[in-house]
Order: sequence, then C-alpha cells, then structure tokens
Amino acid sequence: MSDAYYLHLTDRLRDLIQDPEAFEDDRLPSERVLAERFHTTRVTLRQALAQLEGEGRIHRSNRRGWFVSPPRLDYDPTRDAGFNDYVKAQGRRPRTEVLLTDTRPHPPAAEALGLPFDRPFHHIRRRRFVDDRAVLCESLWVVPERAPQLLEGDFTGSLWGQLRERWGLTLAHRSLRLYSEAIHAREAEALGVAAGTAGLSVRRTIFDEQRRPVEYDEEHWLHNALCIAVELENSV
Amino acid sequence: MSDAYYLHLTDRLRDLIQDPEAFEDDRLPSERVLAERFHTTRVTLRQALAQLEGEGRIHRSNRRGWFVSPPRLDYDPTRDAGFNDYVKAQGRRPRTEVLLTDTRPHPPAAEALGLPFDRPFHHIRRRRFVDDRAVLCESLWVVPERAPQLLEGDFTGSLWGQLRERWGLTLAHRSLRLYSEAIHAREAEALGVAAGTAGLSVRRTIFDEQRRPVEYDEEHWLHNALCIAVELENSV
DNA sequence: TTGCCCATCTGGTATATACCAAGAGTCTGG
DNA sequence: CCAGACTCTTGGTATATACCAGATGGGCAA
Repeated sequence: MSDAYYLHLTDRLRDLIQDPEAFEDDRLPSERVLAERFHTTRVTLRQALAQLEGEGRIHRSNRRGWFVSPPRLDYDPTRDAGFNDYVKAQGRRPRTEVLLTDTRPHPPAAEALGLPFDRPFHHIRRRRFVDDRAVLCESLWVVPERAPQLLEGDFTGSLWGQLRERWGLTLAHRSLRLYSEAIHAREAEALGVAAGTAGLSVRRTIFDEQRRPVEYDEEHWLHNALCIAVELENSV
Repeated sequence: MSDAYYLHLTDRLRDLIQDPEAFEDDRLPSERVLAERFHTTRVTLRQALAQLEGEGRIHRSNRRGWFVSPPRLDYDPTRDAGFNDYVKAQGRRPRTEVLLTDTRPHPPAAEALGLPFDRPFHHIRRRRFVDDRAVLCESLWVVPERAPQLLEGDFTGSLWGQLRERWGLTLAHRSLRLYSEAIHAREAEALGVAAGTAGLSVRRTIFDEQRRPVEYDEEHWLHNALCIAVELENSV
C-alpha cells in the first residue's frame, strides 16, 4: 500500500521542508495553496500533513498555520540541570511562565507519595518555551513540610535546585513514569494546540534520603519537542 | 471548541469501551455500524476513533477492525529483567519471534559505539508479543569480539542475560535515547499496523566496565503498549 | 497616535459519496 | 477431506464541497 497518493505527497512535502530555501520563517504555505499545487483536495493533503506531524517534522499552531519543527530538545528527566541551562546549552532560547501557585490537596500526588488524600501540597503550574514555542506544561506538588515558604520564591528556574539550596534536601529516591498521551484540554490551551494532540507525559515522584516524600510532578510535552536522553553509569 | 460533534462522539465511545459488557472479545463494531448508530458519517466517526487511538484506548489491526487496547505494559529500559519475565510478572502472556540473524556492518550502530563504519556486528532482529498482540519490533547489534559465538544460541530470551552469563560481560555504561516516532514501513509490516502509526523508539548503547563497546539496539514499540517506568536510587 | 472594527486569511469540522485492497469465512469442485 | 476460488465485510484512500471560528493585519475614526 505504498502507492497511496497521500504517501507520495508526504514524501514530496518532506523534501520541501528539508529545503531551507523553500520558504521563509519555517511557515508552510496554506493547506489550500498546497492542495492546489499538488492537484489534490485539502482532505488528502491533511493526511500527508498528519503523517509529517506524527514524524515530528512539522507542527501546527492553532489556526495560524503549519510550521517546520525545530530539532528535538535533548532532555534528561533524571537530572535537574535546570531547564534554562540545558536549553541554552543546546543553543536555544528558554523561557518559563508561572501560570498559577496555590496550596491545596491533590489526590494523585498524595497517592504517588503515599500520603492521605486530603493532605495539601504547595502547587506550582508553569509553562515553558523553547525559542518562543510553548513545548511543555507542568504541575508540581511539593510536600509543605519539606519546603515551608516555597511559594514566596521565584519559580521560573530550577525547583530541585531550590529544594537543595534553600532546604538542604537530597532527592535520593526518584520514580519516573513516562508514556505517550493525548494532550488534555487544559494543557492544550496553555500550549496553544488542539486538545488531543500527541504528547509525552513524564511523572516523577521524589523522596529524600530518609525516604520522606518530597515532591510529585507531571510534565506534558509536545511529542515532537523532545528526545529523552539518559546516561547511566552503574551496572545492572 | 469543545462543542465539536466528534469530541462528543469521542466521549460516548470512551464510555462504550469502558463498559465490559458492551461487546465481546474487545472488538468494536465496524465503522459503518458505529457511524449509523451515532447518526454521522464514517469520516467524522474516524476522527473520534483517531482521538481514542491517540489516547491509547483503542488500536486497529490492519483491515480487521478496531480493538479495545489492554492496559499498558510497565517497562524499565534501564534493566534487563527479561521480556518474558516482566510480562509474566504483570499477568500477561509473552512471546518472542526471531525474524532474522546475520553479521554485517551497520553505520548507525558503529557511530553510536564509536567504531569504524564498516565494522561488522552480530545482528538479531526480533518481534515480541503480549497476549498475541505484536507490540514491539527490535534490532540488536552486538560487537562480535565481545560475544563471538552469539548467533549460535537462542534469542527468544534475554540478550543481556546471555552477555553476562556466557561472556561474563558487565553492562556498566548505558546510554538511552527515547522519543516518539512514526513507525516505518518495515517495522509496521512486522507489527501488522499501517506505516506512520504512532510509536515510541528506544535506543540503547552499551559499554562494559572497561568502556569497551558492547551493544547497540533499537526498539520500536506501539505507542500505547507501554509505560516506561524507571526507579532511581542515587542522588542527583 | 491610539484603539477599535472588519475584511480576509488560516485551519477545524462536517456531509455525502465512491471505490480499492486486504482479511475472513464459505462454498465448491477435486 | 482438503485446496482453491469466490464473496462479503472491514478499514483505507480519495474527491468535492460547505460552513465555522479563531488569528491577523489594514484602515478608519476618535
């Protein structure tokens, strides 16, 4: 079935977006223009675009158009080099926006950390950009006893760094869960994409050296914005 | 935009597939039947199905139909508990098929391991099933000097286990790269899905304690078949 | 200069329809 | 009894068309 026309279309569009001279500022021509140029309908053309989107080569911004995706960001969720630092280290421009902070219970965090359901957490919700593209929306829930005046600080930087420096915490036991998902409405809105867009979810549960619960967080990434890269030095 | 009909459809279908009594053997009614039942066209219905597919709730098998997806498999790519073992431990039925073995150069493996491009590798290509559903297609390239008679063994089990037991190797330095992808034609065929289906790619590069290159492998998983779960016990 | 409105562009959603190709089961002739 | 052909069902691909809703930018009015 490789003789489907939309697959040929996909190939030709792939060639097109790999040609840096094909168009300016990484924006593809409109669907209507492309459909006409390739003598097909928008419906078929959109199948080809969806393929390339799945490959991570292009992405859409709500009703603005299709764009060539930049290279994926290398990201190691087991470390906390600080978003700003590792984005810069890869020659990109980081930005962080805090969307919300409050203190309230959150049953999923409580369950992950083994605490009662009605236990409150310090909650930070933020959105992060690479080169002005929103790529990630995350929520962090911190056990208040571990970091009492947490919410009085600044959260555009590294949270783990603060936990270490301001409260002397060691983040010794870390549990990671990672899977592909469809981005939910709330996160989709924050990221400026349609609900249901392909995403990658990263959840972390952190305990300190005394096995006391410290933090739980959920990151929702655009699926084509990142490549998880982990280096391990100990034997199996 | 939550008033789009296909999103309501998605919700109703989600309810439907969560009802264990709705239909037998996890097979959804045909697209034509569903479209008629919900008073819409196949085109719109397929949008809703695509949403649920993105959420990992259903999957399709070539031209056979749509099926409710079983729970994701927990998988820790940093360990080698052995596929058969951890699948069984989660109450599922594993199976492994060896598709191909040979010895030949493979530039990507050579690059990852820091070897000359024309250096040959022992190559194993296999496909793995959970409850008779093909969920994973992988290729392994092993440095022949590390495991000379590798290809004379049996490869339906744990490769790392063999490397340790038959050649006394320690898999000390492991580099992981993980990202979402569109499954390529060859892997898609092996998995019985359409090319371009959403997948998750896991690449590992392994060195032994003396930093000698040992192995490079690529796994291509159906995106909704797994949840990466990693436990880390050392401090950041 | 500034702020608003509106025309126009974009992708998003939807209907109706047609034919193709592969899977699965049945029927039939050896 | 079995193999092969035939048929029916399935999802896969494709055309043509229409209208909606958000983004954008130009132009006009205060």
